[in-house]
Amino acid sequence: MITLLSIMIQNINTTPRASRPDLLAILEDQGYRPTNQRRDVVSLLERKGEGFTVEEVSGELPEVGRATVYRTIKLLLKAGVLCKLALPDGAPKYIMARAEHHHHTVCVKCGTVGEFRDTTVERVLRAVGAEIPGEIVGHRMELYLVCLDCQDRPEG
Amino acid sequence: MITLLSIMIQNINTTPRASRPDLLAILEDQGYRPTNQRRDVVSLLERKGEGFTVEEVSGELPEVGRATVYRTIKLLLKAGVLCKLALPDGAPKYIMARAEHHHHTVCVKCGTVGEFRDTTVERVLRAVGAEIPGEIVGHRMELYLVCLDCQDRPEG
DNA sequence: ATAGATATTGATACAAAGTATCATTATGTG
DNA sequence: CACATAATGATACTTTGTATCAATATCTAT
Repeated sequence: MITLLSIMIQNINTTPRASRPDLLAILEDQGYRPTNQRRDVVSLLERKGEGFTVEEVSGELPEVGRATVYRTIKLLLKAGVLCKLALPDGAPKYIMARAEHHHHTVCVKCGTVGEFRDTTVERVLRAVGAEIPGEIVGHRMELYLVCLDCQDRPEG
Repeated sequence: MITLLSIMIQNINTTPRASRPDLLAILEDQGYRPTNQRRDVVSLLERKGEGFTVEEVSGELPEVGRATVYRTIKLLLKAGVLCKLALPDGAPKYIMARAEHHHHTVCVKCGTVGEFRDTTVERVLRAVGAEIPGEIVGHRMELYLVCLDCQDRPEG
């Protein structure tokens, strides 16, 4: 009954990507000026392996104004080098994007973000999109789970 | 944390029910008292065909306190008779749940919410979940599109 | 029906995640 | 260097809720 071919999952719950992009260069390519504040923000993000919130980043960069941190992260989102995802209650979380199209897992206990890629998911999304009136312009998908660490450490 | 988990699980396993649900009775079955305020809120929601925001509902019910509207909608979410979904920017929107497990489409121009159901999506999600370390407890998925009406009425 | 227990309400304050304003400062260009 | 423009930061404001808590409504047992 279940005839799933080519399930392919990569880098589950692993974060370090081989080649980090030069985020500041990406911003410059889009015509934005390389300011010290942007340097500070992207430098911090480039070292972040895990998901993060803007307030967290802002707290770690007291020398950069809160609004500027939000602004810089918004630019990176638009540039597609950051992903914004949502916890079950809708609380936002950010993580560096990978090159390939992928989706995220979020542990509902500890908030750790992982990623997975499944070509079948993409094919199904395209197939469903073809059945639906209107032009699909995007989608959102997150899997919520209890990670192995949190299973080992029951009851919080 | 625990509350989040509860909301989410209810959203996943939407309870099948009659086409015209008596929301107040559902709340009573769960041990909640049938107050006039709850009557007002569910009565309004039962007449809502489209997606809505809580502030919108609250605005239409000036005789019910804002906090109570939020509280009632939260109860309905937990009961699984409402779905909470997110626009591309994360802005929340609510809509009455259908009996079957389904997902939503949102027009990025006019905000109109639609729904679709595709068993392949469910199978893929289960299959992917089986490959991922940790116990899947829920997911979120929304398709963003430009609806036919908004395509006909290009650029505003 | 009444008393007492418990649930619910509403006003208010507060919180989290941003955005708008705008005077000041930094950056790029000729 | 001068000037135009972009960016910043402080602040206020917005949205989407949640926490508090005294007052009120509802339920239960007599």
